[in-house]
Amino acid sequence: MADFTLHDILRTTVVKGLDELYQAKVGIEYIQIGPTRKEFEGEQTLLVFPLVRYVKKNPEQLANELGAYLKSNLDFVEDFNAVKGFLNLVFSDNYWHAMLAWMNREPHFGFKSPSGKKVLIEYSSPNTNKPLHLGHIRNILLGSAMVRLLQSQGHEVIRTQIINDRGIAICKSMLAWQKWGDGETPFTANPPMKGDHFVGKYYVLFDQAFKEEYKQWQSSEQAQALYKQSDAKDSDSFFGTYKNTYFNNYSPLGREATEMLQNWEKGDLKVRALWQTMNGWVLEGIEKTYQRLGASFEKNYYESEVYSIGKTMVRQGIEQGVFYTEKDGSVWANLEDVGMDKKIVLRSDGTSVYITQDLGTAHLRYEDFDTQRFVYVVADEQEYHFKVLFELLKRLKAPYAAGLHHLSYGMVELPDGKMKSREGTVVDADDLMNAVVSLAENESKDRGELQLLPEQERKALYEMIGLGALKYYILKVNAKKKMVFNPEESVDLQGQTGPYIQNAFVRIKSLERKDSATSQPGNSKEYHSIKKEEKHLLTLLHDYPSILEESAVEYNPSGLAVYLYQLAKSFHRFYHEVRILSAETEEAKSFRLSLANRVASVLQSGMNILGVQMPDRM
RNA sequence: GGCUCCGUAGCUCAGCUGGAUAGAGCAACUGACUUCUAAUCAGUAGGUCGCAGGUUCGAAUCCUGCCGGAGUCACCA
Repeated sequence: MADFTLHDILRTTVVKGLDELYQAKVGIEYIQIGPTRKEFEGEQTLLVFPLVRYVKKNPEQLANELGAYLKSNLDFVEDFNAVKGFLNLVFSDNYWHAMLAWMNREPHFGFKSPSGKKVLIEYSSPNTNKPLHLGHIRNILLGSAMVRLLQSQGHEVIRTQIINDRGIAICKSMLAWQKWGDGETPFTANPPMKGDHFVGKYYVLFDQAFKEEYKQWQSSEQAQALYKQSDAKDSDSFFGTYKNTYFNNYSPLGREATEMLQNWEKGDLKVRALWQTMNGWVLEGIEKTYQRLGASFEKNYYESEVYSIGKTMVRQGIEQGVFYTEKDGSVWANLEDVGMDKKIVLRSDGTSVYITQDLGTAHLRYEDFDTQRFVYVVADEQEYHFKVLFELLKRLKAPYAAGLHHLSYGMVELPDGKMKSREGTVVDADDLMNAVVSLAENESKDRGELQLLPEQERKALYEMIGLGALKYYILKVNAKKKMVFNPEESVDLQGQTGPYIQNAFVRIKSLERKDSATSQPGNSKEYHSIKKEEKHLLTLLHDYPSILEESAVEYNPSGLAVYLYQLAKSFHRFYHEVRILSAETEEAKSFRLSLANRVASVLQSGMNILGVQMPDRM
């Protein structure tokens, strides 16, 4: 038993047993083994039902005979019991000692050696006209957790983001700043602001001014005439949907913003200079938010640099017959044969659309990093877009076409519905983080021990606890499902939360601090009355490598998050059930400390993958 | 309307490659701190797993239909 591929050993032995006992050739894939339910005695359970059709016996009889075979052929199977078609196996103490020793030997338990594979991941993808919000937080936490999960599987991971730094939105902020900013900067503002919030303020100012302008226009003769010509039910529904048309065709503010965008496209020096400055402010602010969330990137792609690429690919695609040209000059792909619609890839004026840009960026990344595998962390509202994108890349015979994956996550909603910037219900990322950290601080006030720490350490601790709560709250939900974000629950520190898991770790660290002062350790292998709680912990620890693998393969950090909670919960119970430092014997104490140390190590390793830091005390 | 996803306890979520009596947390109620950190633990209560069929020894899990919700189907990004 060099490594603990427990299930493999059991399954091959069952296959051998079926052959020896009954001359039945059964494929190993039919052997099902899982953890034993806690009501029954045993650690692992073999399901006998699927086997009865190969061996003409009733399930219970077969279970008993297989149990006897396993007991005499595997030294670690100490006993068994059969209930209906369930064969419960009891393992010997030697087994548990060997398992603990094995885990102690592994320096990077759960992590795989280098795979030689490269994966590129894109996440976050902010706009430069306003600060990050709750939706970005989910994206960033998922993305950065996936980075570390993929690394745990031995892959080299390249972290990228595409920064949406051009377009009408940033022009709105720029225009508002020009009109009403009076030369103010994030640093001269009173009080000074983070750059992203500063620019966001002007975006909001623009929107307010535009709304006001639109409202006044609605009572004009021109507006009323347009309304009467339409077949809208009432003026509210008409003007509700007419806003964009108004912006493009009638609004003075809209015209100014559009002109600014055109000047930007032409490369007007003054516009470009302002754009550089304001983008710089935003990106500096966003960078601070990233640091707090534990995200970083080694390569940024700027939309302003890539928005027009992809055209070459389209031209080649036309030659390959992937795309066709319409009479007006626009270029399309017809995907109707695979159940999708026709998709435009070049406008009639020859300019790129969103998907053309993505075609180009994919190719650019391939050239930059020579990687075959791309992961896009983008909300599920863009599922169709990525289906189309991947289909197009496949048709263009991109060498990386088979390695594309859209990590599609559900939108974040608030208990009373969606976040709408128009209604001011957007939850700002920085505000949210500040709120959870100050709540952690309040909750910590009563804890006398912490008040003795230097102020700086206390602050760091509140940060770990508050952000730990927030990050875990978001990551414990299955990525692909939409989630309801309840601000009150997100700052809970009890129950299935980040701090609960941190607390298990803290307890272990405290034990270790207290122990280091005392006697030399007993021989843990001489401990011979291993308890149910201890076996449960060992079984959970044993699962860690496969949990990491599964979470990585399924692009689902919540699998890991839920597992870590179970491990912490199991430890808390163990902690209450048995004495550790004052154990019955030195052997028991040594065993338990060693076990606790493994638990701490896995908790820390797993939580770090989720981007949560673990404090030594709390 | 087409396609995709979702529907599990009052709320938020696990479980879904079919397996034993469907699990947690929050909220409610009861109990455990002179004890290794009570940000903890033990317990009570709470369920037609949206509905109806089907496949199977066995279905929350697979298939079909229906009901309810979300997303998407732009010369927006």
